[in-house]
This record gives sequence, structure tokens and C-alpha cells, in this order.
Amino acid sequence: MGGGRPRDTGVEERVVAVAREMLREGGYARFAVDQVADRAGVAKTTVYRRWPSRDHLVVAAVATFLDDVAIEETGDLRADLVRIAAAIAAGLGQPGIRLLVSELIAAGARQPDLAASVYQLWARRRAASLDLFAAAVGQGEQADDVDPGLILDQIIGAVYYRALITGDPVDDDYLKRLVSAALAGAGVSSGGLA
Amino acid sequence: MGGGRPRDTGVEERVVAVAREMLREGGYARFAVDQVADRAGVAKTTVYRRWPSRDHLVVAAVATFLDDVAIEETGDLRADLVRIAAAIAAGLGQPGIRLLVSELIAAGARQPDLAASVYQLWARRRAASLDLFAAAVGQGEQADDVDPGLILDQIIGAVYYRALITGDPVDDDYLKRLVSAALAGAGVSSGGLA
DNA sequence: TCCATTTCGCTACGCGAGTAGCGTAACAGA
DNA sequence: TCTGTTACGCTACTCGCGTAGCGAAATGGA
Repeated sequence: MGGGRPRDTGVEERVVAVAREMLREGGYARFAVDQVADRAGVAKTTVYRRWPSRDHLVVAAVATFLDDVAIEETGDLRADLVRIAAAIAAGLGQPGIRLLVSELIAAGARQPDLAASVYQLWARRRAASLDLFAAAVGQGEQADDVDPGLILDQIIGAVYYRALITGDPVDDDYLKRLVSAALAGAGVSSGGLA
Repeated sequence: MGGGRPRDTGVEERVVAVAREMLREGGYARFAVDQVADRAGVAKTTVYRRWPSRDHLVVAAVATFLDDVAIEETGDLRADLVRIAAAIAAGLGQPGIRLLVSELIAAGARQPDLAASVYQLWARRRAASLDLFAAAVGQGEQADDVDPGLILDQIIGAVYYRALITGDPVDDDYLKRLVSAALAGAGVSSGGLA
């Protein structure tokens, strides 16, 4: 049996590239599959043959530009944690990003087969943050019986919670208190106060 | 100048009641404004004259049945916190509720004028949780120099974070460790270990 | 009674998501 | 070259959100 017409391998790349641009230009709200298809020089049906829904395409596009943001490590665990939390808070402070993040979360809830892909998006950044703890342990900056995951959950979770759910402000003072409390709760000695 | 035709005051009540039913039956996904209007015996345009979007109506409907769930206070701060966190985790474990919560969050991000209303939904439950701390202080169970809001953020935030964003499991063991860490971070004496 | 005003119901429309079906193009193998 | 198979483009469709415009109903005031 013959192999049939081969898939145009350029389609994935072109469509995702256009999708990324459209996300940058108009955000999630103005992201229209028809327009993506047009600008990519592809039929809408062809798009839907690879990504079963608009959200699938959005997730695929976001996955390609989430790696751009790097985390700076200074070696000072507490300071690094504050910086990471501040970066997240700053991002969620922008309406466009807040909308995109919210929609990505909702996308995972709307379509179960997308959940894993969405979790994967945050997992990368979380893994990078966890590295900070390993480095801190290596430098004897802290004991190794603490649970880095738990500490991160408390810090990052609180930031997302306030920014997305309660709407409370997330300023620098709050972040310092938050990180201090989370570290103290895990028994990490207070390297340096506020 | 004459007063014009008076508004049918029964419309608000009837429409919200039907909306609540439809949410219970089919969740957020199957919630259609047309059907709500039909079942309420009202024209779709009339619905849109009061609630400018589907999300506005959903928020109005959710606001009427969120008060049903009460929080049980036993007087044991730690146990109560674990129970509250477990209740939230259990709720978010249900696909329908997880979707609804996600969509409500996204609704606030989509339409700025809805954000305040959505925050208000969670604010009531948060206020009830904060009361636990006041009671605990009254009973001398803890010092009064702790920041209840910060502790709640760490606990509730972590639960939402794991359930909605990272997708990590939220089991009982995790919750106990979480509450213990949050309380310890605030300097609350460990009333009882795991 | 006549008029201005406001609400209501209805029809029709535009838009974007997602689907179905058809003809055609691009292959592999006989 | 002929056949089977798969991908592509295109048209047309359904569905739900949200809007525009019209005539009728329900009021208060002249």
C-alpha cells in the first residue's frame, strides 16, 4: 500500500510561528484561527487537522516562547526566591499576560487532553526554581531535610492566588514577608532579615 | 416627562434562578444564554439588557449559591485549616468545579468590570477563614503578632496552585505538612504533630 | 384622550469556533 | 501508466455569543 501524499512538514512550523506573532500582537482575545490560517497560507481545515482546537494551537505557540525568559541565580537563595516571585507578580500584573495565563488554566480544565501540556508549561520554570535549592544545599546554605517543593508551592502559590483569585496587591514588602515566612516554616535559618 | 414602561422586577429573579439550575445541570460548558432566556420565559435581548455578557450572568448566578457551603469550626486552628484546605482541594478535584472556577478567574481577566465581582465571590469565604484566627487568638491558642492573611495565602494559594496550575496531587499528607509549615513560618507553636 | 418615554419581544444579522464533504494534488507500489 | 492512499484547499454548514432595529405594550403627564 502506497504511503499517500506526504504531510507538508513546513505547516507546523509556519502556523506556530504565525500563531506566536498573533499572540504577541493581539493577545489571547484577538487570536482567531481563521486569521492564523490565512497568514500562514494554509486552509483553516488543515490547521484543525493538526490542532483539534484553538486552545491546542495556543498552547503549542506559547510553549515555543516560554523558554525565552531565564532565571538569574545570584547564589543567595532568599534573594533569588524574592526575585522569581516578583517576576511572576509583575507578569500577572499585565492584563494581557494575566488573561493568557487564566485562559491557559481554563484550557486545561476545558479539555482534559490539554491539561498535561499546560502543566508542562509551568513545570519547566518550576524545575529551574527547584535547582536553586539544590545549589543552596551544595553551598551549605541550608539543611537538606527541607522540602523545596513545599516552599515553592507556598511562595508561588500565594502569588498566583493573590494576583488571579483574590485580586490583592503583590508588592515588594509582601513578597519579602512571604519568602521569609515560607523559609522559616521549613526551618531554614534566616540568612538575612528584610 | 412620563416614567415610561416600568421594568419587570421579576425578570432578574427568574433568570438568575434558571441560570443557577442550568449551571448545576450542565456546568459552565453547556451554559447557553439562549436556553436560559427560553426557560425563563424571556427574550434573549432582555437578558443582555441586564447582564452585558454570558460571564456576567454566570457570576451573578454563582454568587447566589456560594453561600450555601458553611465552614465548620472546631476551635482547633490547625485542624480547621486542614479541613478548609481539604474542602477546597476536594472541590477542585471535580472537573466541573475546576472548570467553573477556572472560567470565573478567566472571566475576571477577560472583562475588567467583572474582576471586582469575581474577587468578591472568594472574599466571603476568605473572611470566614480569617475569623478562625481571631477566635484562636481569643482563646490564647496563638500570639496575635502573626499575619493571618499571609498564612492563609500560603495554604490556600498552594492548594489552588497545585490543583489548577501544576496539576500535582493534593492529598491529606501534603495538606498536613502544608499547614504545619505555614503555621511554623508564622511562629505559631506546633499544637500537635502530624 | 393624546403624547413622550421606556421596556419588552421578535427578527435578523455579524462573527468566530468547529465540522462535513468534495474535488484535487502528491506520493508508493504494481 | 494505473491504482490506492493520504494530505490539502475549498465551500458550506451548525452553533453560540452579542448587536441592531423595529413594532407593541405599559406607564406618567398634558
